[in-house]
Amino acid sequence: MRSSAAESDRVPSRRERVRAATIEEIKATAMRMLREHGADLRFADIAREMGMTAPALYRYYTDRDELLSALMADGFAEMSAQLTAALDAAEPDDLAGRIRAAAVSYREFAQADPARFSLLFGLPNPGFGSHSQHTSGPAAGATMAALEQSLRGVIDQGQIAHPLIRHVGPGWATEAGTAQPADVARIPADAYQALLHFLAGVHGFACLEAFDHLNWISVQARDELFDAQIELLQLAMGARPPQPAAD
Amino acid sequence: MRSSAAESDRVPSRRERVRAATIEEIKATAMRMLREHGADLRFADIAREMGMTAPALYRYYTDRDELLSALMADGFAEMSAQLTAALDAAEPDDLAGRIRAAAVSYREFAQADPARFSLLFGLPNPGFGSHSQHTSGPAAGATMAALEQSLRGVIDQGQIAHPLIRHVGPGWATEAGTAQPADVARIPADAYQALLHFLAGVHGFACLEAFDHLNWISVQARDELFDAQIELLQLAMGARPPQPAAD
DNA sequence: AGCTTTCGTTACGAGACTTCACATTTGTGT
DNA sequence: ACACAAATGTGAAGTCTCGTAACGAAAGCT
Repeated sequence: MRSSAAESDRVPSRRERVRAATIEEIKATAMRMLREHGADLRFADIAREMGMTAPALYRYYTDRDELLSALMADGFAEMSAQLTAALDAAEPDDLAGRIRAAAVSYREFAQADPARFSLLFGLPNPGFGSHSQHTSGPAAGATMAALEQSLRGVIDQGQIAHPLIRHVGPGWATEAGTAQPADVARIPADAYQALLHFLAGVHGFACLEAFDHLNWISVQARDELFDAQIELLQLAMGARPPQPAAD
Repeated sequence: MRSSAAESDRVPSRRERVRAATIEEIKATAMRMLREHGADLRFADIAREMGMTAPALYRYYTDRDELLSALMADGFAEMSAQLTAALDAAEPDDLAGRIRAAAVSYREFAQADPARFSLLFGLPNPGFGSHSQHTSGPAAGATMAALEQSLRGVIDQGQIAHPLIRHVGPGWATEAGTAQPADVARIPADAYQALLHFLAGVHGFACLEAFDHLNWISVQARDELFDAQIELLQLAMGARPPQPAAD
């Protein structure tokens, strides 16, 4: 039975399992260090925290950058999963509700772990080539893909076809048709545009809040402000009828 | 004549001038290093680049964090100055135009120097207490103050009194009255809210773009998208009449 | 000139990264 | 059960950086 593993490595083969567990522990410890001690992740600290010596870590990651890459990949995966889960829990036909769910989930992800959020969406480190790999691929890609796939239902229904602002120039039409990240299946230009307005609005709020630039606003007021921000984005994406100017 | 300097240190006293020049050179070099080599600013590199030895820098900054603090302070000052200048060049009564000017200036600042932008608005470094000092004060403060002061004219005219979304809860009203950063003079709650929606929208776009998360969109399309983003924010702030749903 | 302050250098110790050789554990085949 | 091989961890070593300290040189002041 067990010998069937020799054929193709389907069965994780005990040794691989413990190795995988170690890798998980390394990543978890590294993330904790990242949260506590900031961006200057010390390889020696991770080892010490795990009751090991520093050189042992090189059996698992040849480079510090490689570890960071792994953390980024995990982060993007988890964020995208979280977004997808939040959207799956919402009504498929309720565009406004789905927008809210996505926005809330995005914000929560950033709030829950600013260090990881920064790792994913912060400044790409020059000389750290892996970032651009991730930004072009998993980063905005995974996020956009999660958003797009989760909103696909309403997109296909044409609910999102009329964003509030449609005065985009000629470059956008061709752009929307051609240069979308690979993960994002082709969607109508208007919906594509609306998605990006949404992303900008949510991302901006999430960044400001997670990086402590709104700390002078009370939690309650911040929540209310975010609610208003969501309504604004719902409006921008055409999920609500433009309300009459309440005067 | 010159002895009058002894009274109060009005005259910069040659020695102070050359010291100030050195400090400027240090900061300029540090920023260059920050741009080229990423966030891990090496003290030795700065010195070497300036034809000095590392310990000499400790005559000017007792700590690496102190140097970073100085860079942050400068960055905020320059950003706020840039915003103010852009807004001074716009028509005082043209709210939409002023919003556009502010947005464009904000975006340009981020684009022109992502490293500095990240320094100002990135993740606050734990164990680097100066950040919170700056974020509570100069950071969002300076930016908000520049925005607010520059928009004050139109605010006072009541042009900004009716943002698109006004469904904020009870916490906001009290918040807006009390907890504004010290730099921001008291403004109507609605205008305050509109300002923050604006900030979130522009900041989000600027972050995404500056940190390379929109690199899969062509420059032209990005410009057009940003134009649309501006229009959206103008709408959100009540600078345009809600256009009829163009169907 | 002579003194004081400032500036910069060399010398130094602590700590981190990374490589290397060596020991130890672990799983496997006989 | 024994032995072999691979994987894993350790200690030592070299290079790097930070930050301190002691020392020398230059500039300005009286």
